[in-house]
Amino acid sequence: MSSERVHSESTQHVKVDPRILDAYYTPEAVARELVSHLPAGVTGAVMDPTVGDGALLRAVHSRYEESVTLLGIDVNGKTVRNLRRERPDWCLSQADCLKSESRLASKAWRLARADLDVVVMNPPFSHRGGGGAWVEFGDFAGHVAPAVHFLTELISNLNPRHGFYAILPDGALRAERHEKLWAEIEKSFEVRVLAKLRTSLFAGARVSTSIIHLKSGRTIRNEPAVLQSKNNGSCRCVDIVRGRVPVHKARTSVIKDPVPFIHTSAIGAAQHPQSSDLVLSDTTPFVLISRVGSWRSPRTLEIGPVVLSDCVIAIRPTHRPNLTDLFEDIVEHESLFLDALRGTGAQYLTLRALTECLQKLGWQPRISRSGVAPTPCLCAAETRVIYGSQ
DNA sequence: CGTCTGTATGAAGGAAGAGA
DNA sequence: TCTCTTCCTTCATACAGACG
Repeated sequence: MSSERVHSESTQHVKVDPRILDAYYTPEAVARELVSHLPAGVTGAVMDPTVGDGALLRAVHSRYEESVTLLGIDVNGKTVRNLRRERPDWCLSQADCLKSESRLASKAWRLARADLDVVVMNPPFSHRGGGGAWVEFGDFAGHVAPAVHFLTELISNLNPRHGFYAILPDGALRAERHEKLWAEIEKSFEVRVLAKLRTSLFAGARVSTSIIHLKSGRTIRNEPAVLQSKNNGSCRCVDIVRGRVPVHKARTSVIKDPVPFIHTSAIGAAQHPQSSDLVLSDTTPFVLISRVGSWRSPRTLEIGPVVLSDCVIAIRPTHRPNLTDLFEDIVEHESLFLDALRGTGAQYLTLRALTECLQKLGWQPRISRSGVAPTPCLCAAETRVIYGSQ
C-alpha cells in the first residue's frame, strides 16, 4: 500500500510519520486475489512500483513461476536491501516513482520502460489531513489523493501489454475531486473494477478497497436508463436538503424554543435535544434518508418544522401529494441507493449521487439550502405548492 | 468607484475512532 | 471485528478593508 513500507511480517502495519503516510503491507490473501485476475499468458516482465515486502511479486511468482521477470521498486532502501537478500533473482531498485529523476536512475524502471507485460500495485492511500498532490493529465489539472497521484504517474509513463492491476481505496475511485481525472483517464484507458475487497483485510485499518484494471483503450459507458416509476403527469420536482446541524452543536446549544432534532438514529422518531436554532429548521413534508453510514429504510415526516442533523438528507416533493409516490419509489428501488453509498471509511451518499438516483427514477431533483423556505418549482407542470399553512 | 487582497463563514465530502 | 457517529478538512463564496 505504501512506498514507505518497512520490511517485516506481512499483514502487519507500521505507523510512519502520520503527517506523511500510514504504511501497510499487502496481505498475502489480497495479493493472491489480485494476481488471480491477471491473464493466463503473462510471460514477460511484471513490475510492482511500491514493492514493500514483495507480497504482490511473490503471488505473481507462485502463479507464473520462472516464465516471468520480476521488477520491484520501493522508496525505502532498507526494504529493498532486505528483499534483495531474500530474492536475488528479482530486479529490485530503490527509487521514488513519483519523481522522474529518481525513477529514471533505477534499473528496474528502465527495464520496465523498455518492455513490460503487467504492473501490479498497491499504492499509498489517501488519509485524513493529506492535501494531495497537484497532477496534470490530459485536460485535467488538480489536487488528487496519493493513490491517484501514484496511478497517474505510472499510467503516464509506462505501457504494459496487459495493463495495470491496482488496489485502490474507494475514495480514489469515487471522490468528486477525482471525477474529472477519471473521465480523462477513460478517454485512453479501459477501466474495470474487478473485485471489491472486505474493509477488514488490512490489519489496523478500516478501508473499503477495490481491485481495478486499467488497459489501453477507451471505456464505453452505458447510458443510465430511466427506470419505470409511477408518474401521474404532475410536477416531478423535488428539493434535496442536506441537514446542517452537527450533533455536538445540537447538544450544546441553548434552549430557546425546542424544535424536534432529526438525526440518523432518529429517522422517523423525532427527538427533542437542546437545539432550537429556528433559522436552521426545515419545513416538512419530506422523505428522510441517512447521509452517512449504512442504508436505513427511509421515513416520511409530515409535521414540521424540524432541525435536521448533518447526517441526514431530506427529499421534499414540490408537489405535496407526490410524497407517497416519492417514498414508494425510493423503497422500491432501494438497491439503486445502496449502490450509491460508497466511501473509503464510512459509507456516505453524496448529493450528486443522490441526484443521479432520483433522476433515474424520473424525478427532477435540485439541491436546496437547509433552513431556507422552498421556492416554487420552474417545471412546466401546472401545480401550486402551499407549505406551512396546510 | 473599482479592484485587489485577506478573512470569515458555509457547504459538502470524507475518514478517525468510539462503541456495539 | 464491524458499524456508525462524530466532526475534521477542503473548497467555494461572501464580506470587509486597503489602495489607487
